[in-house]
Amino acid sequence: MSIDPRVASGLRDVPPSVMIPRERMLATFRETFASFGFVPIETPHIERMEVLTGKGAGSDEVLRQIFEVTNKGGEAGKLALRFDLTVPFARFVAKHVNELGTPFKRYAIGSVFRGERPAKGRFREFTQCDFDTVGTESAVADAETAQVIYASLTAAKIPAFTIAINNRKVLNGLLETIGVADQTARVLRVLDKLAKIGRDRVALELQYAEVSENLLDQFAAAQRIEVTNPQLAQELADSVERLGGLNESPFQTFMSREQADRLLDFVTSGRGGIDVLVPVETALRESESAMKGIENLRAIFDLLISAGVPESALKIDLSLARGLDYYTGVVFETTVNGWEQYGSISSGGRYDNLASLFTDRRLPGVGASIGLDRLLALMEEAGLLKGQSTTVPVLVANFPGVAPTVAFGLAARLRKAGIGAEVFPDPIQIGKQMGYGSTRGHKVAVIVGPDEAEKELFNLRDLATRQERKALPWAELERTVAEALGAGS
RNA sequence: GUGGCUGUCGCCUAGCGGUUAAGGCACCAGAUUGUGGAUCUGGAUAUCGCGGGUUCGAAUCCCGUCAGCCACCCCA
Repeated sequence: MSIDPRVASGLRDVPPSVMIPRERMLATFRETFASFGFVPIETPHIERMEVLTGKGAGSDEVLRQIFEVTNKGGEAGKLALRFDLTVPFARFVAKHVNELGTPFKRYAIGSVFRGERPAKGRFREFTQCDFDTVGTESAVADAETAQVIYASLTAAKIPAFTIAINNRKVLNGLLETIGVADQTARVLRVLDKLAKIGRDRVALELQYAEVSENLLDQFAAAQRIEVTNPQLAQELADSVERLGGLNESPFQTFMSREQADRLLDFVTSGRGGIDVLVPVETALRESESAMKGIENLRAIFDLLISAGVPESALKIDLSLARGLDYYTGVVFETTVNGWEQYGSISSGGRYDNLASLFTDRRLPGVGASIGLDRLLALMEEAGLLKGQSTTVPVLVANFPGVAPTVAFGLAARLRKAGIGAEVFPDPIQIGKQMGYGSTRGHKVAVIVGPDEAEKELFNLRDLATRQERKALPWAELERTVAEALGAGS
């Protein structure tokens, strides 16, 4: 009885057709990060539990998603797999900041693990590509973060994408002005869903407490709240029918309809180019926090434009809030145009104090993370990954009746000249060998039959066009092949 | 973690209570013993995700379980 070869939920194997573009993309990111002066570091996949959960005070969500690891005979609950690269980085910085000095810019690429329910583009093990700058509050570092996102995705040949930018301080100022500053965290969480669930729904959730979906539906129907979205209206009606009636409302009011509307008006009008900040600035003139935020956003835009980042790739989005609590300044979120439902492929922001759990030293920072696996899943679905399953452009045929030393020697010469080459291992029918190369994506085949071998000649076959140049001299092998590859690409 | 939908050869799909589970793509062999992706002919591949139940009889109905997807939650 053989063992079932399947993998556990949310985990997957990566075949060469994905792994090859993935490695290429990874190399591109590394190169880009390094070109901005970010240096690589690595931390363990396994951390002590208290590091990840923040002295047992970790959020319920983190505790729910964390993978505990325990060795046989070891004590349970002491170790866990990292669920992001930021917390280990904070620990790293706290431990090494004195040797490293500030500002310190590092990048880290590696697997992280979350016990989430998998869905499209969501996995339980995925690779994050993080880069952060700690020890400075400069808008230069803020802008550079967005610039690196832009440069990385562009270098990786991602089609049109948009980096949405906001500043938490603007939102905080807005909330103060409206008079709901005491509920910042909750409001931001609800606001973050605007793009996904629409204005009607967000208005409801802003007004009323965190109740179950069904109760919220019931309530909306009972209040005959005007619903402009027909799909939402249908959903609400269905829920009430499903529940067979309405119960007494257990809702707690958080803000008035007027407050919610005002908030949403602001946020929805605050989307677009840098110009959307003008009316916002007027309206929030009283708020010192908002003014700081706006100033920061303007500085970032100026810097990005001066660096040649096109305005079309950037947008201000005051509804962008992010779920995580630790961002305190600018926040970024990047989506591929037309693939917004896939969620963010890169996000990040500024935090006042990264390592406060681990050291008394105050370390402000800014950084972002690119979600490699989600990006690749998206590109695969969009048909943007070339069906290539080889890492070399040249296949050297192993001709029946010719000593294998010939093919072996020629391939070695090609490699020495910097041209990747592979020898077919078995002297089988030459047609089969061509098929192997063709389906795997080799560009050309070098073929030496008995006649050619005798005269030290070779044939060069283009596997895509099936054109073959015959009787070329071995002496010019490297040059001929290099030319053929250069012309083909 | 909650609710819902789905699960049939390697891939996509038909069958939706009744004799050998059908087709396409891919794969293998031959037509074609110095040249592949076309065409033709033939072939192999499925205990219908897994386990249990109902029934004379289950891919088909029910329960459980695993996995995927969707909506929450959260997020890359």
